[in-house]
Amino acid sequence: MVTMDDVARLAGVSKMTVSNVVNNRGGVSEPVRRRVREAIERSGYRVNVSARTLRSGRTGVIGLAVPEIDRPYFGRLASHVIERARRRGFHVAIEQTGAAAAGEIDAIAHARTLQFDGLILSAVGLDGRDRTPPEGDHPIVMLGEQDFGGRFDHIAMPNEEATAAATAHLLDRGCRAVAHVTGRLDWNLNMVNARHRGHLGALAARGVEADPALHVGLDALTMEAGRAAAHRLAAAGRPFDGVLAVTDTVALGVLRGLADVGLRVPDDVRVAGFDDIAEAAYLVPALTTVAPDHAWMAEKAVELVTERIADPGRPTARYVAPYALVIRESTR
Amino acid sequence: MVTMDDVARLAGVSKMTVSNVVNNRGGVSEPVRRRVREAIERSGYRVNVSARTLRSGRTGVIGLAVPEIDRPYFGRLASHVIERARRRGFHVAIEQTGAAAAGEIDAIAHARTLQFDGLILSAVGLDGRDRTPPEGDHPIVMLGEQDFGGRFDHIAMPNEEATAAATAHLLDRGCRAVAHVTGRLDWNLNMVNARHRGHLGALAARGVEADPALHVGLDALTMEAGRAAAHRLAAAGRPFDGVLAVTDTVALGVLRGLADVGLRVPDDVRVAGFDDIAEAAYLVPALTTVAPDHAWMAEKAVELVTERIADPGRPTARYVAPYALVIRESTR
DNA sequence: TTGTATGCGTTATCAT
DNA sequence: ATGATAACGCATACAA
Repeated sequence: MVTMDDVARLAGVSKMTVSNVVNNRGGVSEPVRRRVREAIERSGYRVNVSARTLRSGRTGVIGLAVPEIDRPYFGRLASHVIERARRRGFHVAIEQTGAAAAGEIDAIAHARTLQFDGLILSAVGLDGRDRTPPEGDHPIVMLGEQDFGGRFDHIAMPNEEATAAATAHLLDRGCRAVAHVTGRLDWNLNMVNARHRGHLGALAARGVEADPALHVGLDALTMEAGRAAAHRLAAAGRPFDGVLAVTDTVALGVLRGLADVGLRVPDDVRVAGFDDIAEAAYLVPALTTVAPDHAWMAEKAVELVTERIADPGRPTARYVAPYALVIRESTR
Repeated sequence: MVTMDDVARLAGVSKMTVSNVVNNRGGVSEPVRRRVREAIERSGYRVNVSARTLRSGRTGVIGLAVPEIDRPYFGRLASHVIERARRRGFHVAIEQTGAAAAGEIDAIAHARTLQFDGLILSAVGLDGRDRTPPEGDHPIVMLGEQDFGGRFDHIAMPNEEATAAATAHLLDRGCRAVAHVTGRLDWNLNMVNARHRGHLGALAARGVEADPALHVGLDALTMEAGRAAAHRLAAAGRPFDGVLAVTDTVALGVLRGLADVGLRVPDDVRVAGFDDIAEAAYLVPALTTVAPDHAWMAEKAVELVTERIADPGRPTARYVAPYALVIRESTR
């Protein structure tokens, strides 16, 4: 392995000068700088990141912990985070938490062990109440769903407001009986509860009574569960003419399930989702959905985490992501 | 920061004994071991990975370079690789290459700079001909598409064979004019070429003449391009009753595009794809597709890279992933 | 079984 | 502007 010492010898300078050149620091004359650059080139020298980290205490790595990287929503988010972090000179290491509090606690521990400079945690298991994150001084930015009562920097989703907008839109389109296909409320998952509140609020605002029979609490927020929910709704016999799905992934399953039982969208039933995954625009019918600004969220998360790395004592900040309701065929 | 020295002082032993306990080495009496464990617990000590790495020369990190993490196919692959690597005690750092040779060369350089113990590279830009990977002794496993003539460990896709099977299936279903919606052949992208060969081969085997007008070379393998291709095919006036799409993502766009122009699937046109992305089974109509065994590929890739890390001199290996043709509604 | 000395490659500090 | 020296925290080799 080629070290700074080798380069220094080759260039006829001290290794400190090599270090200064490598890190683009001042105090090196132009001819010497050029000589060192040449020596680096010739020798094929590369900095040893471990040694640098050991000395400086910084790894230049930000952790990104998501439930599962192969869900479209998180893949998109990760892609943006990687890109934004790169612009600021940080590398991103991805952790999968498996959508469980235990996995999220692991991710936090991991972030310390592997000396990530900071961690962006898309938490769905931990919260500010019964399952709280472990104490620690590591820079953590919470992303998305849960609420932590100001203990962390937090980029929140406009869950309640945006869901209300989606439900209001369904009512505008003439729906009278809107089913809500979502997670089970007893999960105490903030995202599920907040979106449900938004749904109920929109109904109440129009004087529509919520029918408990049209509330479907899924065991998992998957395509398969969405499909089964549609089957169940159809089998129950209670008439419905709209479905609000808690995520696009669930909505995709619902669309499929409605097709299974011969219900046409939007003619018989209108459907809306949440997330605006890339596929939403290409489904048949194309899916109406809430589109949070993913790029904005990623940018803000990286900004917050880098700021906290630079100044750990900063007061925590909280932002709510902007969103748009994208109206497509499924609610025409 | 708590170091081994602190723990040693707390437990009343030397730091070497602490090191032995931390690394589960023998030669430590049970009482001492317990005392050290307690001291670690109380002090909140964590090993400093950089220091360990600096000594041992191993980071315990495998790089995974993919074109874009937010494509369903690569998200799924990454998820598997992360899981398999974890089982072997490795951490995975994800790089995005942007589907370009330059990005792939960067990823290789990055892997050296960041001292990944090995790299799994899902190459689409580099190949064994005009754009070759830079020389270097770093353990690299090539995954997927390109062909490198035995210079690297390689997990290949059954591109030609599986595509031939898909085309044969379309013919079996009664298709007489099967369009191939794929990338441009002048990309010289092995994946595109191999799949096209497979398609032509299957036609030839049945004595069907290939109609050049039914070959659509896209500028990008995206949903939007697939949609546009369907529009173009319909507008061209040349009758067709089958579409073989080079990937499921393109197929998704084709399905959408056919719907746009009022063609029904499978009644008017049958459609098949390649990859078996998670959404394929839930589309309306559900998509017939080639399903390579992703878990197997991930497992094999991690196995190969860890073996090469352990024994850099090993001869290179090449495997072809198993696959299945999953028949769904789009070709019923 | 336990302890001591040394070096991994880099950067901060201080000196020249 | 450049160089010498001392850490950073850990693990190897060897001594006790």
